[in-house]
Formats: sequence, structure tokens, C-alpha cells
Amino acid sequence: MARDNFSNDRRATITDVAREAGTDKPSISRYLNGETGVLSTELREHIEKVIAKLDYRTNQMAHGLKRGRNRLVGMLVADLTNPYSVEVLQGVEAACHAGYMLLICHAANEVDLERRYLQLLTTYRVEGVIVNALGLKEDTLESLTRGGVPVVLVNHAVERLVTDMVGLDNTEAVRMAIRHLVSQGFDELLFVVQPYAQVSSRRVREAAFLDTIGVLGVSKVSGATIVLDLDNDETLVEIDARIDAAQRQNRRIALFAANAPVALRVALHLKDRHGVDWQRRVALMSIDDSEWAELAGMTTVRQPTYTIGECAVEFLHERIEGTVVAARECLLLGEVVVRASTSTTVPSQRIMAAHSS
Amino acid sequence: MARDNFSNDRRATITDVAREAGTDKPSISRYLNGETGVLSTELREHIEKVIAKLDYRTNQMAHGLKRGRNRLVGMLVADLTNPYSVEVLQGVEAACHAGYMLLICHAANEVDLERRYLQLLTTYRVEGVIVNALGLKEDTLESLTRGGVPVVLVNHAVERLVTDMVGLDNTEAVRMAIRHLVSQGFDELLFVVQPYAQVSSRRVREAAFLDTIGVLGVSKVSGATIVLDLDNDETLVEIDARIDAAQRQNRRIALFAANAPVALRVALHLKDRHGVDWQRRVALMSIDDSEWAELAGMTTVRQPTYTIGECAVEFLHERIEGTVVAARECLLLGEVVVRASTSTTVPSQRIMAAHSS
DNA sequence: CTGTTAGCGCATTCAG
DNA sequence: CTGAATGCGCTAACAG
Repeated sequence: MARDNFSNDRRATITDVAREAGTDKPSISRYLNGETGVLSTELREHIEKVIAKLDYRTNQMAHGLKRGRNRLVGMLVADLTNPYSVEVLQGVEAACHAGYMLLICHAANEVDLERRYLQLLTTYRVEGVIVNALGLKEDTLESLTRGGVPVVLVNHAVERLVTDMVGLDNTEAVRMAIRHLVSQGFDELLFVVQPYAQVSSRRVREAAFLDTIGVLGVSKVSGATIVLDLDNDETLVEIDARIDAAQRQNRRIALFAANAPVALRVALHLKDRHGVDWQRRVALMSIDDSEWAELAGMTTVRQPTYTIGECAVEFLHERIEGTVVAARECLLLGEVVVRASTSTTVPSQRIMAAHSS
Repeated sequence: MARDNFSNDRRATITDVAREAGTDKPSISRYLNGETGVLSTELREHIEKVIAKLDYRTNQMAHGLKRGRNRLVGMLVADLTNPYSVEVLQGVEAACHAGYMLLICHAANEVDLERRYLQLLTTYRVEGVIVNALGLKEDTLESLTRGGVPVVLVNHAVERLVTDMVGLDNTEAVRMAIRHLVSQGFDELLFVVQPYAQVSSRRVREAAFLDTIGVLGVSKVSGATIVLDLDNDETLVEIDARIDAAQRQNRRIALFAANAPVALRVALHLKDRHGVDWQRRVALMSIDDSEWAELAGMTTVRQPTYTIGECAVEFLHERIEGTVVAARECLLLGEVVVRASTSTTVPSQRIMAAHSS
């Protein structure tokens, strides 16, 4: 009974507050926008009380309509199934804290959905968009930027498009990984990668692999690439064949997965084939430090996912504020996390060394 | 040069379209809202052309302001780090497809943030909220529902609150798990659970465990609960002690983790203690079928996460439409996924049997 | 079938 | 310092 007079479902509006306070809307507006010192102390206190009483919350929709900015930022994620994306999302979300609200869209790996969602975001007049998608064509994004909506790309470059982009330094990451493997005595490297539709990061990683191997070739380290379609296990037998061949020739082979999903698929297969202690038979490392890497004892390159997310909204923010104009690119360094699978200093690897000699 | 006349940054409004088309706003509006047959074919076609030319997109903010509904739905997630939450999120996202846009908030396990975010969502006038949070108090949510915003709770009940709720049938899930373990010959069960602040699901799971064990007690199966704080490893030694004691007495003990994070923590510890083939020494199962369960060969209870998400938005949708009034509760069944860790029919388990006999 | 008018909730002029 | 008037982009009544 105490505060039942305003429980009539509809939220209080600024008009309600003005009426209840015996004044008018602009005064309330001023109070809300912190134009302090422009209101008499008594009025301010009175307004404060009324707002609390009515449980008033300013309507961002109306506010945005008038002000031209609604503090909404969109994020397009190609695959929430991929822990990498979720980690980036967390970074983004945390950074948005500063004053943006995140409208997220999950395209579930469907290119059509990506485009549709982008249009939908446009419809909500988001002030900017962070894109972590794969199949986006140049023109789709261009229609956004042409409409004046800033775009930041995550881990993915789009040809001929001037946008900010932030992501892992793929080339250096691959180099670091190879350096590690070589230092551990592996002399045959098999890079396993998903078929890269238009995915620039996959392409870059493979190129970096082949380049680096090319340089190392003289020093007796050989390498090859193999394309693994996650929905089709056929290529797994080819991997097996390579492993067997290498071990027959007393070469120390290591598998290098281009990302976490690939690593998981390969690990599962190896476990099926070699049993729970598959790590002792075959060395596996990957880009992406997934949740289970520690449990599997698998060496990885950890991406600074959280930082990537933070950096993305920082870029976006600056662009929304109009501070910068030139397109920037931020490539962050990864970090090799050495675990038993590729390390000669731990028991499992000693066994492998024994095996191959 | 062809279409450069309208690239002046600002998106075209309905007024622009009307002017360009030589007609007025309501006609455009009618066209947009598909009030077909109410417009002359020629006008319709003309409007269509102009809209395409100007690349017009209706402004959802203005639309919502007028219409009273903006098709925005909020989702509050306590912990995006937990794969369970992400899976539910995916289901929700997919179901929203029907016509809602998801505004997501990640509270990062901070109770304060949960409340603040809920208020923020309120500010955007979301039409409903799906809550997968932990520390929410009754009054916080009540202020929402009192404001006329429907709320659906995921896997978490709040005392004395009338809201829809959807989640796993925890009691039955625990029963199924215990039945499985007992059928595999385990006669000592250790239920490992996080300290349950106000988390009803954890409480329910523990209660179900103790209840079921109580019934089974007569048939020589004993069980106990142990509380594990993820940030503090002390209780891990207690788990070790229990395992050792049981094995000394030739009892077959199985650990039962109440959720995935607990399972991972325990698995990591067991691996540290027993090596890569820890599964052969200690049986572990858990609720939540995480990504790595297959790789670790761990038996789990798989939650119908995706369905939970779908069901949540279905409930929300009905409530937004005002179809239903009474609070409903939807408890979905889990599914035991048997893997090597608890199965007597696979090699790893045979070894364990040998060990304990 | 089309055009006119009014108002959603708010912020921004401008007078008082 | 405060209050009346105007418009953001759109839709819902109405009238023509």
C-alpha cells in the first residue's frame, strides 16, 4: 500500500516526474544530464526524491532518438561454439562497460545470417560494430561504413577495405611455434588447417608456416600442410600415414593445429588410435589455448584474446568519437605455453624420444 | 558518381523517402508495415524503388518509441566462462531469430554487476529478460516484474518469486548418474560441489545426491559430499585422502562433480597426482558434457542446453504476448553419456577393477 | 486509396 | 535560474 500508486505497469516518464515534482521536463532533463549548478539546490533535491519515489529510469530509446546516439554497439560473432570467440567477446563486453551496451549477434557460421544481422544492427542504429565473422564480403561491410557506421574487424582482414582491425600477429605466432618445435628437436612438421573459404587468418597462418619452413628447409627441417574438414574425417587417415612414415624413417614429427577446433578433432582421433596416452606417441600443439589444453598436456600458442576484445572497443570508441581517421591495424603477440606434448624435459616426451631413436 | 548523391553520412529517414518519392510519410509507413493492397501498385513500386535507391532502413528506435515495443530482449549471463552458459546462450540466440534482438550482459560473477545490468536493460526498455545469474535477490527481480517486464529464469529458482523458470531436472539428473555409477559397481560416491552461495541449482543437486544415497544406503552404497572452492585448493587433499582410504578398504570409489568447472579442476588435480592415465586410477563423472569430456573419456550427464535456451525464449515470448499468466516451470531431462571413466566394459575400467580387487 | 494531424519520451532552443 | 515551444523518426487515428 505504501508505494502502490505507481505500480500501474507503465514505467514513469520524464513527464510524470515533472508533473509529480510540480515543475517541467527541461528541469528534470537538466538534473539527469548532471547540469549541476544550474538548478537551485532545493529543486535538485526535490527532483531527486521524486525520481526515487517513481523509480524513474530514462528511456534510452527516446534519449537516443533525440541525441542521435544511443550508446549501442553491435558485435557480430561467426561462431560462439569457438571458445576463442567467447573470450574475445568477454573482453569486448568488459570494455563496453565504459559506456556502451552490447548487441550481440551469432551468425552460427552462416554467411547469409552474417549479412542479415549486419543489416539488423543497422536498423537499431548502433554507433559501431565489431565484426568477428568469416564470410563477409567487402561490399557488405562497405555499405556499413558508407552509412557512417564505424567497423572494427577482429582477427580478419578484408581486402581493399579501410577499417580498423585488431587480432593476433599470426605470422609471428606461427614462427614462435615453429621455433619452439625445432628447438625441441622435431624435424618434420605437419600443419593442419581447415579449408579456408575466405578466412584471411587461416590463409595467413598457412603462408607463415610455409615461409618459415622454407627458410628452415636448409637446416633439415621439413614441413607440409594438410587440410582437414571437420565434417569429413577422410583426411585423418592421411595424417596417420604421414605420422607412420615419419616414424619409420626415424624422423621426429609434430602436428601443428591451426586452431582449437582442429586441435580437438585431431586429439580425439589420436586418442582413438593410440589410447589415452596418445600424447606419448604423437606430439601435438596448436594455436589457441583452450580450456582442455592443460588437461591434455598440449603445448599451445595462447592468444591475448581478452586484450584483443578491449583493443577492439577502444578503436571503435575513438572512431565513434571521431578522434581518428586513418585505418589502423593492431597485431598482438601470442605466447607459447609449453606443455608435455612437445617438451623433452618431461617424462612423456622422453618416452617419445626413446621411441623414435 | 552513380549513387553518390546520398552518401552524406546520415541515414535516410522516412521523411527523405517521402520527399524523394513525392508523397508523404504515412504512405511509406504503410508500405513498410506490409499493409499491402492498401496502396496502388504503381505507388508501391515507386516507393520500393526510392527505398532501394536511398538504401533506407527503418529506425527501430523511433519505431519502438511509437509502437511501444522495440523487439529487444535482454539476457543476463553470470559467467560466460562457463560453457554451459554459452550453450544456453546459443539456444536463446537462435530462438530469438523469430523476431527478437538479443541484448546480452555478462556479469562476470559479480553480484553488483548483475543488478546494475538489470537496471541498464530496463533503461533500454527491453520487452523481456532471460536471467542466468546466480546472486540475484528476490527484490531486484521483483522491481523488474513490477515494472511489467517479463522475466524467465534459467536453471535457477528464486524464492517467493512468481516467474517462469526453465532448466535441467537436477534431481532426476543426479539420480540417473547415481544409478549409473551403482550399476557399474561403484559403492562409494563422493559428490564434489562448489560452495553454494544462493545458487539454488547447486543446493538442489546436493540434496538430490544425499537423498538418493540415503535410499541406497541400505544396499551398501555410501556417499558423501565435499565442498570445493575453485580458488582454493585445500579441499583437494581431502579428496585424495578419501580416495586412498576407499581404495585401502577395497571399495570402489567414484567422484561425481556437480558441474563442469568443478570437474575440470578435479581432473587437473588427478592428472597431476596420477599422471596422464589418471582415468585408470580414479573414476570421475560430472554434470555438464563439456567439450573436453570426450577427450578425457569422462562420463557425464549432458544437459539439453540448447533446448533450455529455446524454451526460455518461448516462455518469454508467450509472456510478452500476454498469452499466459500463471508462472510455469519447465524441467528438462538430462542424458547420461557413458564413457570409459566409469564403464566396466572398456579397457581402462578393467584395469581399475583389477586394481581394486 | 491517399494525405493531415497528433503524439510517443526526450533534449534543445529560446523567451520569461 | 526556469518554463513554453519545437522537433527527432515514426505510426495511429482520422479525414479527404
